[in-house]
Amino acid sequence: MATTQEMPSETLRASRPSDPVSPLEKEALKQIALLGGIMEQVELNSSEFASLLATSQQTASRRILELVEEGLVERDLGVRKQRLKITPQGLEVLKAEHAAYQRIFELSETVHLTGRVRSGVGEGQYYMSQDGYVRQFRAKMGFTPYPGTLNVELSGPEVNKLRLLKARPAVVIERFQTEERTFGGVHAWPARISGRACAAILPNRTHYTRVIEVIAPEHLRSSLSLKDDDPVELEVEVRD
Amino acid sequence: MATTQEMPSETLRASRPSDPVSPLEKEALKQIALLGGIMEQVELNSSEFASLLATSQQTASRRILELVEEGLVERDLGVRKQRLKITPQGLEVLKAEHAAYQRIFELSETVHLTGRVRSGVGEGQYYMSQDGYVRQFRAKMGFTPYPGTLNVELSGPEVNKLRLLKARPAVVIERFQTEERTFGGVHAWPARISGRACAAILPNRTHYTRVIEVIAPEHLRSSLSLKDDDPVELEVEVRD
DNA sequence: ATTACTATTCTACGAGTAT
DNA sequence: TATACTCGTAGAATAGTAA
Repeated sequence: MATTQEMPSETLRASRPSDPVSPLEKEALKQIALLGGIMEQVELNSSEFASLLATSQQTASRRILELVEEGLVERDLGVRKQRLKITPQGLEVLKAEHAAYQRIFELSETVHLTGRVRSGVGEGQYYMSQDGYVRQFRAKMGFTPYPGTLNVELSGPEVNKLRLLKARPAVVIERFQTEERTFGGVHAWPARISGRACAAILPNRTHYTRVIEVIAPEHLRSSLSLKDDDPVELEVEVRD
Repeated sequence: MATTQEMPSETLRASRPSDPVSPLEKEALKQIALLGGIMEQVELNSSEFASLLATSQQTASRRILELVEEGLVERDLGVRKQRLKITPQGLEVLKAEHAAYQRIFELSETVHLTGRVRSGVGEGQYYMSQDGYVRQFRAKMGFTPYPGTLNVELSGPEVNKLRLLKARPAVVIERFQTEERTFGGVHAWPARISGRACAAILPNRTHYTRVIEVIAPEHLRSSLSLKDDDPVELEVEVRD
């Protein structure tokens, strides 16, 4: 499980670190929720539950036991039908699942990237000291960049999300020349890192990188106390 | 089997038999989608995929094969990493799942009930001919009810959803008296049945019924060509 | 390096049934 | 009626590798 799920700490329960909930259990939880199990108790015998889950009565029964065992569902075992209600922990599982689907069909145009802090070879500072970049960032991104970049290496599959980014319109930072050399253009997207406004940038025509650079009005490493290999989440804003 | 039919029309649903997609496969689809597999191809080797799914490389590989087999994912098997993209059918699966979670968290203020048409003993016509009811419905629901009700028997677990309904504010139709007898009050909620405006009604203090009655400005049985035991979907509007 | 076959392990399903 | 136990077994997951 590489992705760090949203963890709203409103119900700080004494529950264990919420060991992985299997897809089968999520499906079961979802069915209970669809019947109103978040708001009210739901009367549901194991045979009915079985047909909702397309499985046998025995398996449905066992599934309920699992859910109860994991604290995701509370049960009143009446004489006739059992009554089920989703617990706050169960609700968190559902919310996380819902959030995942919200991201997939996101209306709020954000790409969530997770990666780790890497140290570059200090070029970030050199580049972001160039007046040609500084003036463009100030004009187009609305802040004066701290002279340095935070390198974020995307881990494994996360790299795919760069394709989503590149497909969206970016703020174009133009190439420019000094007396010594030429500095290439970059694409930039407004972003947030741990809540701080920043910009995610990629040099033009970089195709196979797994590193994205972050610039900000402040020195992120110190203001966020970041060390190499620290995990970070980057929320990049994209629009059409 | 693998005939991928392009499906340009949104409304023309995938008429494919679409054998049940298991929760495990849905989870896999979801992970691909989170990496951008709806918009773009996603580079994902089976080991990376395995860790996303918290399973082994072999199982991840097999899962991809299943998804391809079922036409939910398209694959380019390159030399290095395979590239995956979710097909229109796969997208439908994800949309359905998303819709389920949307319902759970009631961003749509609608309770969806499914059931079957039942014939009452003709009391519906008797009641809905009473001026005391007719005038109240006209005033409070905005239409003159056809003299008769459509009985919808909720099947099995659907009955639980009535509890959701009862917990929401309803239009209150008051009890009234004639010279012969007293007619009890009912609760009503605006609703739609096969797109037609109607109202779902429940007598006050009915607790253990599995039948909900539907009234409308028209004779639903004929205008919707409904026979006994026909399945119907009822979308009841609820507000706070 | 990949993917995915075959063989093996073992989980989890469902039949039968106790409660 | 229910739920849920034991237990034999099908099929899913993994190990070991081939390609």
